[in-house]
Amino acid sequence: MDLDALARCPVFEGLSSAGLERIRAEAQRHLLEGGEVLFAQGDPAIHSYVLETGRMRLVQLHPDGRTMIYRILTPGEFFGGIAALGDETYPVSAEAVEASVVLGWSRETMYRILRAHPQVALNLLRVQARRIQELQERVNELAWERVERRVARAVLRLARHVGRRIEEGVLVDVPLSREDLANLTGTTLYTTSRILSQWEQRGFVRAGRQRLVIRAPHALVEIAEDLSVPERREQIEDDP
Amino acid sequence: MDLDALARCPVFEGLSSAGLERIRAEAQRHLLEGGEVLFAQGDPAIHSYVLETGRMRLVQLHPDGRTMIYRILTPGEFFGGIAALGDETYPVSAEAVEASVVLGWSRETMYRILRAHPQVALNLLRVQARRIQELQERVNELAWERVERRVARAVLRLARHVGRRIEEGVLVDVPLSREDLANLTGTTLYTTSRILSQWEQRGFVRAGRQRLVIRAPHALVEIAEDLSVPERREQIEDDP
DNA sequence: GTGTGTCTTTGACGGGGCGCAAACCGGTTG
DNA sequence: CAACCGGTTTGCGCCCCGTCAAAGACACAC
Repeated sequence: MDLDALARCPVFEGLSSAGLERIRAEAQRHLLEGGEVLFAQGDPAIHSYVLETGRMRLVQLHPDGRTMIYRILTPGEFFGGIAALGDETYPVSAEAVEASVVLGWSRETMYRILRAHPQVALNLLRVQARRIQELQERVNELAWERVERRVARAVLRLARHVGRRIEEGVLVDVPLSREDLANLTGTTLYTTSRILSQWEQRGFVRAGRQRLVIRAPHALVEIAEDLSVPERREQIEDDP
Repeated sequence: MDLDALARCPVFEGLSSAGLERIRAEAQRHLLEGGEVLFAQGDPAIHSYVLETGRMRLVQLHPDGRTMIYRILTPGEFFGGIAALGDETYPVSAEAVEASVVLGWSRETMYRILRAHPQVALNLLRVQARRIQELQERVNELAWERVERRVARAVLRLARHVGRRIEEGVLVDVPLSREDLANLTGTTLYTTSRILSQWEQRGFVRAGRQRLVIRAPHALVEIAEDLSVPERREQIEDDP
């Protein structure tokens, strides 16, 4: 946790510590308070960032007022660069959910780094590839899966990403309202509230105000994946 | 159309023709018949490809038998490389919808090319960035938009991508069943059939068997974007 | 303590769109 | 010509889940 965020960032993996230091020296450090917006959707995409400390989120606003949460960022994560190296405006907004510190590089600096360290370009390609796969998975979910399963998946992802073990189970260590959960899964706060109530009744989670503890991860996994498979029998009869 | 597919591919933009030729020389050429599968989801991702002639599609299968069509490929498009450079298996399958020719490079060759031509790596980053944005747009649509609008969007994208002007309007120049359209938009063939029938009645399109002609693009745009905006009035009253 | 605002819960209602079934093409094969 | 097969259309019923309304719970300020 106290490790250097830059060194942990997969984008800068494989660099000598000297190279890393040079890159760090070129960065601008920004301090953000909780709720502050680092860049807004539609802004000219000039900077790439790495989150050093804190928690941020990337959100996209839909014309009709809906919001989609794309990623929740933890220290060491690279963001903004996808737009900064490609198109000319950010497709998402980046906001701090708590006091945070980011390192930023201008587009020109970033290009210079990429040319000086081909390894960084390859790393970035790999990181982007991973992100594309995640997005494809999400598209698939949204297209074909029921809400409860999508919510279960989102919660499990959160647990993996920002989960923290406590006596009671795994705490999702980021403030997370019902609406946030809805905006992660493409549903409404009413539906997520209902789902969480139900899960709580069954003892799978403990849900408080902006707070979520997973007590029975296996139960959620069972909802998230299709582990019932009751109608295999017929096929056995059909086969021979 | 008869231009060299490799030269048109954004990934290899900015290379000298000598460099291009060297890259072409390292490629393996594959001939595919319609319906043939070049690689299947889950296969170890070894090769990157550029489509030279024909039409292909990238599809992803969902455990419960549903299918999602991710992209329809036209000559000059790069594919497979995102997985080949990142993770170790393809997340999608690539199948030819008609007789096609592809150029392929092994992972090692591709890495060699990337190192020899840093420009290619930058190009690839840009291409991936674009793809990420497209996927984000799609996630947003699936999360918040009604089926008819999603279908309208998909059709307009197809028109832009593989549209061909004919006397009657714009022909979507790829065999496209109702089910395909459903698998592009996350709905069912029944619903897409109903929507197309309705559009046909209103004179927006002419839909045949695996065939679609757009006669009134503006009408579809009106469905795809929200151009009604009837309740602005209130806000004017509220403002002062 | 009381008040206030935000987040959450729950009920009631309605509709969009999915699922199934069955009929209907239109092109291909024999 | 008839038979067939894959794609398409259409009706019908149902149910998930979005929407609205209202009350409840919790945190914080004063």
